[in-house]
Amino acid sequence: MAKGITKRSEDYAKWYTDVIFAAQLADYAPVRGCMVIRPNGYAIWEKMQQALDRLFKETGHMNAYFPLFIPESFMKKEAEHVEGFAPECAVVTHGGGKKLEEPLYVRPTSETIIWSMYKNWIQSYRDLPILINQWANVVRWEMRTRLFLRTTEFLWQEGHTAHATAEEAEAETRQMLDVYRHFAETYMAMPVIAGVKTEKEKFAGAVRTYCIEAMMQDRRALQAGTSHNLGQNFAKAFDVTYQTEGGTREYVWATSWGVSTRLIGALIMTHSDDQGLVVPPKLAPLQTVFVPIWHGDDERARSLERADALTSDWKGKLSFKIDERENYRPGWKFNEWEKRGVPIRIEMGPKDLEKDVVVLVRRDTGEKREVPQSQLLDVVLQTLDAIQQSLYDRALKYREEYTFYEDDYDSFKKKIDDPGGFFWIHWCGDRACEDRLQDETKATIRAIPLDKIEEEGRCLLCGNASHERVLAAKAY
RNA sequence: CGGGGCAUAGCGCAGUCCGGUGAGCGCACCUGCUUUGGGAGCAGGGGGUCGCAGGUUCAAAUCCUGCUGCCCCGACCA
Repeated sequence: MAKGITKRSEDYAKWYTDVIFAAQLADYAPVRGCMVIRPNGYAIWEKMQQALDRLFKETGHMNAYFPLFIPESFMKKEAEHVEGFAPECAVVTHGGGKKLEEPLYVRPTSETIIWSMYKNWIQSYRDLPILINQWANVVRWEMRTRLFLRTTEFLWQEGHTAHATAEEAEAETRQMLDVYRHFAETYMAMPVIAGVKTEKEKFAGAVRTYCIEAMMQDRRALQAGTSHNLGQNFAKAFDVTYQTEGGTREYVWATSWGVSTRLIGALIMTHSDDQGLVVPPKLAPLQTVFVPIWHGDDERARSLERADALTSDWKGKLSFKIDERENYRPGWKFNEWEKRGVPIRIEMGPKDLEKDVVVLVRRDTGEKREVPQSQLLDVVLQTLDAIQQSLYDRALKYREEYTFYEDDYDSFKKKIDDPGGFFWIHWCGDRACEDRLQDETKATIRAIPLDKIEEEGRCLLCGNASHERVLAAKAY
């Protein structure tokens, strides 16, 4: 079974790419570090986009589009920002056969070009807030790439908002983090820890970075989304001020937030198994596949006719497909749809036709059950909900099983390698201890949780006083 | 950028050490027949500038020189 997919227990990294190829989500492109997102993979991204886009609009945002190219001088206006991003940027030096007067950076993120425009759009407190989102591609010249998790070019959305007050900007930052948390948990069935990044880990140019962190099946952490409170840093860099109700001039407060096609990698590594992809029903491009089984032409006609009749009122209620291909046998089809992660498979052969039943198979558990044809739609809809819930529960249980409270550094060093996982540790807040942790264990402080774990303790590294626990893990 | 590996049909590989037999094997693909409840069987068929550029030789996938690309492991990162 599952020919061509390496077992997770043998080689997790190999398993990950095997699943991607088996489900035809993506392919390597002829350009180093770049990937082609194939229709099966892009369909998942589209489902994610639909859900997120709706959530953004419900919270008052509108979509817009800004240029791919950013003048070098813009990149250099915010000191931390340029330091963080310039080394990993692609730069265009020639156009139309001529050397450009000023090099153009291919956007690694759009704060600078967007704030150069906000400067023109904002004069008065009446112009605020500006709540814009952009769906775009960005380029970061990473040294090492992995399909979906880190590619030279990737797709994402980036929200960029402008506010009159610090409080409003902070509220927006937190609101969007919450949107991400909701999306991860409800749609991706992926439990996450929401928290604040340390100074070392925060976004280049931000005052504060919030994030959601998820545990993958190899017990490493994956940052699944970020929301930044940018303070007045970009407003100052681009001289964006507004006139208050009282007539004074103030710098504008900013936020930015984003999730990327990395979420597809997160989805794979949260739910999929040694048989291939597993997609939660809410993000599955195809939720149910119907595989009629027949011997001979008469039976084939009868089978297909019944399948059509049974699904006649399904349109608009769920996405489904009747696999009527003649050139593949049922076993081949079962395997094919399993690899592709379709949540429910319905088998209906001559024996079932006689009894007016079908066999319904769950992708997540492999469980098979006979279902009377008269109840099929109800059972399918219920089962889709049950799968969605059960995937979340399973992922949460797994995370909890590998989440530890750890106060002994030697013990930590052992456990971070085997079995690995999430570690709630005490940390004094000092950068030196954070650096040492990473140097000595490869683990990093992923987040200071929003659901605070307040208790007195001693820093795992230096032994100084600590008042709350932080999340440490090895990360992607 | 450091370390390792690979480049021969769409994919995965053998052949290279030791130059010479008609460039082969599995999967995939095409045609036909039989099949169809967990990756079907038989028969026939198509598909290759052996990564690129030089060199040695009567003769190069194979030997020599140079180049290029990709993958994996580390440091950087969504």
